Amino acid sequence: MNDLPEGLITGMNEVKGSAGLPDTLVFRLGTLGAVVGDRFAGRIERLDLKPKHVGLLTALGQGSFASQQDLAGRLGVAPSLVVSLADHLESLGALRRVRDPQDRRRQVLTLTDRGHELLAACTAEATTLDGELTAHLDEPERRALHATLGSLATRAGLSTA
Amino acid sequence: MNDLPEGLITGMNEVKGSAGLPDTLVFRLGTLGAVVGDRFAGRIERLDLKPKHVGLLTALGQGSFASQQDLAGRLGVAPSLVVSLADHLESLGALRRVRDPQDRRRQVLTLTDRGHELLAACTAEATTLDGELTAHLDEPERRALHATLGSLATRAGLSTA
DNA sequence: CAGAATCATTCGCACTATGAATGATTTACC
DNA sequence: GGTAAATCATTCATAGTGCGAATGATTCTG
Repeated sequence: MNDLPEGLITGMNEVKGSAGLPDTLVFRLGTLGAVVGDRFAGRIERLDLKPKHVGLLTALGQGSFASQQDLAGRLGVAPSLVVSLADHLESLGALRRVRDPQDRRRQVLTLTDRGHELLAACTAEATTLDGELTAHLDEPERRALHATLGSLATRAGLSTA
Repeated sequence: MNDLPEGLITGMNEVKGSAGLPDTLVFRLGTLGAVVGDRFAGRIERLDLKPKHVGLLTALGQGSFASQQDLAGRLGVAPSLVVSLADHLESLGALRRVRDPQDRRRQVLTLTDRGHELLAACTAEATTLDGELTAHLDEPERRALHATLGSLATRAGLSTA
C-alpha cells in the first residue's frame, strides 16, 4: 500500500510521476462508455428501447441461441431479466416466442421483420453517433481504433466472434 | 462508410451489407466500458469504494471546485448524489467538509492524506487492469489507443484537463 | 431591509436487476 | 418403465441506485 514513490501524488494540476487515474485505460473506457451509452440511450428512446433491449436484439440478430439462459449468460445478466426484456420486445412486435418442439421447456426467441427493422434503426443511430464522435479523426486513426477496441473486446471476454 | 473490405465483418456466421451494430464504436465502447467498469468495481470493493466514489476522489484530486454543485455537474450526477458519496468518503476518513468562510452556504471538500492514499490505491488497481487488458498490444498500439481515446473524451465533453 | 436566489441536505419515489420460489418438462438411473 | 434429479421459463419479493421535489440556512439584489 505504501510502496509508492513519494512525490508521486502532486495535488492540483501538475504533471504526475506515473500515470494518474484519469489517464488509465480503465478510467477512460469506463467514463467514455457511460457517456456514450447514455447518449445512445437518448436516441433510441423514441423507439421505446433501452440499451439492454438493443443488446438482446443484437444477440438474436447474430445467431440462434439454444436457451434464454444461454442468452442471459451472453448478455451478462440474470435469466429473469431476459424474460422481462423479451416481454417488452414481444409487446413491440420485435420478436416471437415459440416452444422448441425438441425440448418443450425451451422458448425459442426469433426476430420478426419488425425486430430487424428496429435493429437496423438502432444501428443507424449508432453509426450516426460514431460519425459525430470520430469526425475529427482521419481514416487510419478510425481503423486503428476500431481494430484495437475489437481485440480488447475479445480479450475481455466479449465474444463477438 | 461502406468502404470496408468485405470479409472484415464476419459476425457469428453472417456478413452484413454495411456495418452491424456490434461493429460500431458506440456498441464497443458501451460494452467494453461496462465490463471493464464492473471488473474495476470488483477490485476496489475491498477498499469499500465504488466507481462513483472514485470519480469524486479523482475530481477532488485534480483541483478545487467551488461548490458541490459544480462537482455534480462535473461528474454528471445529481447534487443530492454528491452528498451521499461525500458522506461515505467522509466516513472513511478520505475527505473533510469545511464551511467556506467566504460563503458559508458552501461546503469545501478536501482530500485528506487517507484520501490520497485511497486514490493512489485505486490508480494502482486501474494500472494493473490496464496491463492485463493490453498485454497483447505492442507499445505503439497502446500509445495510439491512449491518444485516440483521450481525444474522444475531450470531444465527448469529458474535460480531463 | 425585505424578497429572490443559491447552497447543502433530507426524503420519498421510480427504476433496474437480482436471487429465491414455482410449475412444467426432460434426463438419468435403477 | 418409473421415479428422482436436473433444467427450463416465469413470477415474486427485495435490495440498490439515482433523481427530483421539499427544507433550512445563507447570500445577493434592489
